[in-house]
Amino acid sequence: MITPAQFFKCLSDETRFRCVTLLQKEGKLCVCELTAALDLSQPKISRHLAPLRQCGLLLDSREGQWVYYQINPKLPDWAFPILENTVMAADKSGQFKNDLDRLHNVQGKPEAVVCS
Amino acid sequence: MITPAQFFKCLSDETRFRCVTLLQKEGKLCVCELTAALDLSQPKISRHLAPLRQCGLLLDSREGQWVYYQINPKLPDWAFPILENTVMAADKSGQFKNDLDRLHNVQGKPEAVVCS
DNA sequence: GATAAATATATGGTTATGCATATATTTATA
DNA sequence: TATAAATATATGCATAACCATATATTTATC
Repeated sequence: MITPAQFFKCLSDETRFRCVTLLQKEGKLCVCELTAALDLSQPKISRHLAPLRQCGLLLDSREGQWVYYQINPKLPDWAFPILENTVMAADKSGQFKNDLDRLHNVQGKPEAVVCS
Repeated sequence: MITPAQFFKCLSDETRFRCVTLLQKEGKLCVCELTAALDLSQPKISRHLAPLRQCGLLLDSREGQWVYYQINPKLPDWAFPILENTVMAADKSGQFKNDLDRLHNVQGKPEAVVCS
């Protein structure tokens, strides 16, 4: 079971913070969507997703050639209100806008030319 | 102004997490009270308080030979609900009990034999 | 074979920690 | 009141562990 300090460590890196808040807001995204939204290299995104998955903060599920990530719905109870406040924090601090814009511009889902 | 990721980094270390949650719960504590409550070395506590002070998460104020720390009341708005949820997280995850016990056992404030 | 994702490896940078020491303040004593 | 001792806190330095990142490569799926 994840401890609060471990949980906060997940959010303590800019890249991981952006991934988690985007996932909290959007529900389910594949790696290539995250890569496009954050405008970062694929290995970098993958690297950061791995520990989030390993500590149980995120779940992954493969659909064909895509691997989707989402917030683990079985997190401890205390985690969810923090995640909700975190999304608000990201909104208020203006950290979301660009990521969401990039995400929605390439929208049409992976089927569109998101990941090339 | 502190960013969300910086803020979470402050809470990502066990020692800092315990300091911050204790301060959020108790209001104002001097270094020797924190040292007694967490049962850790004084330099270790001081070392962790320093970055919390420098990034503006904590305020310090000297009173005689004691230096008191408290949560900075001028944090950005988004920070406070997170701190409140954080205290609840600490409660639910059972991380508080021992620290509070030790704190209150030596209570009587620094004037008592807290720091020898 | 092309695309999506993960991993191996190397590297530079940060972080935590212990121990010793410095500084500030208070208390005790002559 | 000057001096010495004790207490509270902060910091310099050394070391070890960890972390973020880049590039190259591998694995999986279609």
